[in-house]
Amino acid sequence: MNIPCGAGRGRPRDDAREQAILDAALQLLVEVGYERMSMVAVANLARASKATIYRRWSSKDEMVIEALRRRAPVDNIPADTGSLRDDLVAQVRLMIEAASGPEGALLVGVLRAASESPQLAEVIQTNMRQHKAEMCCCLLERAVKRGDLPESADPGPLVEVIVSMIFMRLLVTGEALDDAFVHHLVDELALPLLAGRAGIPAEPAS
Amino acid sequence: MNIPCGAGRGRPRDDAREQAILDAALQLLVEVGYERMSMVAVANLARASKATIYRRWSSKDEMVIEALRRRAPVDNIPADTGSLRDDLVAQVRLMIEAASGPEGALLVGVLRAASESPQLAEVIQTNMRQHKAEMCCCLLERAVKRGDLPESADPGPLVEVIVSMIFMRLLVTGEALDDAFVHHLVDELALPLLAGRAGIPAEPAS
Amino acid sequence: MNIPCGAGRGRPRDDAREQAILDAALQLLVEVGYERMSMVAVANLARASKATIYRRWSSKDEMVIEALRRRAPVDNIPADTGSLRDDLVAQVRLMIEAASGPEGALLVGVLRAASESPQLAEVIQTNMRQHKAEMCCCLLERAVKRGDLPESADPGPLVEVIVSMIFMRLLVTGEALDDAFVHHLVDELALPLLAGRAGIPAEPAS
Amino acid sequence: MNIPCGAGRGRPRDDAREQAILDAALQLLVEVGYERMSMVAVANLARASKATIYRRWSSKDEMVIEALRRRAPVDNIPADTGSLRDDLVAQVRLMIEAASGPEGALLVGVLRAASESPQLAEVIQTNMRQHKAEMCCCLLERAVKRGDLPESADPGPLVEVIVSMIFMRLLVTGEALDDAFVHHLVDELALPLLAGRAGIPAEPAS
DNA sequence: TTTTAACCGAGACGGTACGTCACGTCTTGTG
DNA sequence: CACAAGACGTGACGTACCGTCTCGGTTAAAA
Repeated sequence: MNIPCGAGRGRPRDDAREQAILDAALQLLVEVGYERMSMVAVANLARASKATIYRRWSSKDEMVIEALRRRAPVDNIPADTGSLRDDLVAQVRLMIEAASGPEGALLVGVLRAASESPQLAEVIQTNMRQHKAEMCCCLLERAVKRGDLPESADPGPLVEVIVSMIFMRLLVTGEALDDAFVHHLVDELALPLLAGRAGIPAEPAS
Repeated sequence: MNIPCGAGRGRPRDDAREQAILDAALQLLVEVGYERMSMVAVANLARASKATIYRRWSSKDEMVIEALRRRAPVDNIPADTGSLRDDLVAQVRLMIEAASGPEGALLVGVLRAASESPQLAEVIQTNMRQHKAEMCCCLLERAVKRGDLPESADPGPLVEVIVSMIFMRLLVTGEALDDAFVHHLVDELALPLLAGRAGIPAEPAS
Repeated sequence: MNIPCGAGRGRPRDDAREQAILDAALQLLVEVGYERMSMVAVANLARASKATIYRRWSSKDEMVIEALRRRAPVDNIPADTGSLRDDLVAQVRLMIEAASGPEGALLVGVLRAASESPQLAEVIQTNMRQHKAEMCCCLLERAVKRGDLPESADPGPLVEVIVSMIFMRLLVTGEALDDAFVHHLVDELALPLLAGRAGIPAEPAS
Repeated sequence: MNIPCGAGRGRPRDDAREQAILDAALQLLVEVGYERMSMVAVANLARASKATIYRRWSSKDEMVIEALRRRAPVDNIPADTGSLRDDLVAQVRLMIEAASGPEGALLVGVLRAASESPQLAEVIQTNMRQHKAEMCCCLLERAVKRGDLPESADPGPLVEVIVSMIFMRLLVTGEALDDAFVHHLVDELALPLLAGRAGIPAEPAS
């Protein structure tokens, strides 16, 4: 983690270096993965030196975590399709898209770094909170307005399940995140779950 | 991966060495984790030599994968508690227990090795199939007999969700796998899912 | 060294294997040098197996020594040129030729093996004795007959010096064994030496 | 061979490390010989690391060559005994002594490393030049002053022969470098050679 | 003829050294 | 002080070789 120096004596740290380093780290992380990314490579790409890196973060893992945390949150723009199911499909596709680009390659490569520090977890959970908010504010709200769901509908468990399923495939089994998966997820898990929680039968897609 | 020699000429490979090596690997994997486990350490513990290891597997990763695959499947003995919910709670606890012991430490430590080969995925999926079978043959069947579920009940999505949620916490967020989680999983996800899929309202725990 | 089996029971050793192995060893010795010649390579080239080699010689060094010893002695056919100096030049050229072909490459490559066992020394000395005999029986004898040398002329020191000088260049300094060297050797060392030992002035080449 | 970095940027190489490594190498070379000296052993003895060694020399051989070249030249202090023969005996004894101590063990052990690079040759020749100078400036000069030799006396061939004979025994035949050898060398080779080259009869020791 | 012991090719095995590479620290010179 | 450059100690990796051993199969002398 960032180690701020106490007094303002001497030459101040150059924030531009910091950003250049994290950018380089992120780029290499995506390109070659966590293991094959070396600190020297990061330093060279950032036109920095290892000392400048280790002055800020105490290890490769810390730096990677920070790089992940800094990355700009993806704008998920859910569209109103008129039906809850299609809204869900669209949303799940957005999430998969976000996770399949550099983001995913990155996570797959870096996950190891998280197993020993709770900080990557925090990053993921922040992300989940964002999705939860989107589900809540948009999709479910619309469905409630349409009368498809009772007012008690809770996006929490839904997001949990969707995110977990995506991570499962992405990180562990490596199965494809294709349309079949999206429909499976929405029709056989998400909608039944909402239905079961609402106390009403689900209406699978025709 | 194991490279079986074609002809039977020459001194045959000693299966005992193979097993000793994999045992040693598994033990060290659990004790110190993937990163800190060195090939020399494995060789010494197995009273073997590096050459003997590399004759069988072309890299540390390959060996670890094989070690995981060989590990005896855990006997999950689900008990009949008389109620579907309690059966599920018991089953989830068993799965968590299995994943939290050496098994979990091991998976967390080794997951990195899987990100590039589909072989760990296979291991996980085999495990999932086993749980699916248990769910099918025992828990859901009993519930059907009791009349709590229609005959169409499918354990597939249920297992998927449960396993995904456990892996999510274990590998990504690192959250505790405690009783609260078990109840959350069963009451807010598993039962509603079953209910929704069955077309009947769920019965939350009293 | 060769380890003969005691009793005559059982299948007797195949001498052809022995020869094939030594031939292969010699060939590889010349081609790639002592260090880069591996026992497996020798075995493969001889269509033999390592066991068959180690049944006969206890180490790589022993085998190499034997290979050197077995090699057919080179036929040095000194010609009568009518003058002692030209006879010497011819003889030195023959010796250099013998030492510069495979023979030399071989010695350079294998010399290390000799530093720990006195057996290569023996090989070399046998060779020296042969040259000494040639010098004695032919060159010097002719010179004595012509009256160029007194009867007391002794080929011993002469051969010693010539061989030492050749080895020096071959093994240590690596300098070229060209005509300049031959003339230097004969005119500035061999003839003066003979002259000094005979108590008469040398006659350098015109 | 040493690879000097171009610019003066970055932390400069520590010459002390270089010296410590070469010292360690030399010590082990003498103690256990070339083959049994491992790079890790050198590194440990020098309290250095393999990386530090390989940053300077690209292989074990290169390092050994450099170690030999750096070794301080032995001070050969020839004494004036009043007679050319005794001066020669003393000088030859000094050379043998120098070659029989650590120096010799070292050369025997390392000669292999030289067979492929001309650098050890250079070391040897430098040494020979030194001996030549000593012979010239001291021994022969004294003899000329005494009138034992004509002014034309040339130490070149003399040194060549003496050094070659010593190397021959040391490296190839392994024969003892004892007094008998010294007298043989001086009385039967060196003095006759000088006599023959001077055009006067030699005076063997009484 | 049958036994029997040594032979033979192939190649697995334990050991050990090699040369490479990455990490995280330390040491220069320059702003 | 920060910074770029890069040397340094540590320690793992994967490769290669040596000399031993263990297979199945063959071969000739002994019983």
